[in-house]
Amino acid sequence: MDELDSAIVEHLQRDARQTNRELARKLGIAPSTCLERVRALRNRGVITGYHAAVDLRALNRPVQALLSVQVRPLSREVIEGFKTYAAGLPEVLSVFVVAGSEDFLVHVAVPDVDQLHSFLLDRFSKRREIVNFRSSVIYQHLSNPVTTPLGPAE
Amino acid sequence: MDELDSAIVEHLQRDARQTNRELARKLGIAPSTCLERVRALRNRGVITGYHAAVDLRALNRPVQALLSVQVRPLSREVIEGFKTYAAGLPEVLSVFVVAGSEDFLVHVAVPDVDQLHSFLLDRFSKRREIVNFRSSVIYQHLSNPVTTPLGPAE
DNA sequence: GTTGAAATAAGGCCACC
DNA sequence: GGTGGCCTTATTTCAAC
Repeated sequence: MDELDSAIVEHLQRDARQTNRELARKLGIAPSTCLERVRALRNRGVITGYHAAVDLRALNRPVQALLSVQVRPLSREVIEGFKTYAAGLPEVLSVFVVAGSEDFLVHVAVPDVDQLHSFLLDRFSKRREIVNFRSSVIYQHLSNPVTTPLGPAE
Repeated sequence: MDELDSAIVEHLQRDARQTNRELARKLGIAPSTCLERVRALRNRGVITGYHAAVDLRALNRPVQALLSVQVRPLSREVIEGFKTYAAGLPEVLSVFVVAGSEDFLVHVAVPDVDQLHSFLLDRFSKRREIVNFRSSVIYQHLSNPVTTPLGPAE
């Protein structure tokens, strides 16, 4: 994981579909070298995949929310069960299992606030393990396009 | 945005680097047709980009946390200012601007808990607009690989 | 909007440095 | 580990349906 690897990872996070030749040109190395590096990064598991990003509004899902969920009892079975259940719902973008006063944070995207309400009533309220939940509408969500390595003493 | 478009978007979310020919073959259409559809989805803004996903452990950032932040006064300037500040920090993966008791949720990834502590002290404690914050370590983070369109009455 | 074929460009392998 | 050349394969354009 040297400087060249970091640069490759950064460029591919910005645009995963640029050609190998273009990437090699930007980095000032031969295309075959570049290809070898990229392949090694993939095999070592540094790059885990290539994904298209989509506009949630175009998919009729402009309303986002974060749902804090508390479950009981705090057993492995209950945690795993709810986690798997939530991650499998089509409205759910991602599930955070967290320490602290809440046990889960569930990021959802739905067509409108009515369907957010319906989602909570139909998918959450009926679950017996949920002892408490709270929903926060998301006004805005900014994602950092690139994730770079951090040193021990940044 | 018909069935074919949805199928293309789903496949490209799973693997953005599959060749156009392969994608066309899976969908049972001609490569040129497929290319035209993909280009249209990109131009219409349905597909916003193609990004490589990276393993945070490989980047020496295995410790993740969600930081709830409350700022005051709740003016446009303060909100915008903190949002831009947080999004620009290298430790930050994404920033949620939320309704409810907290104003922001900041998703960070750092090398270890010591650096999480340092981050809070150096980057947050000194900001005058922050009146309260709370940090929750993330035990696990599951992301739904595909985001599909949702109908008005799912 | 979709297709097939032809031209252009890229990916991938191998011998060499 | 990096490079340059050759062959294979894919992307892209375009005329026709």
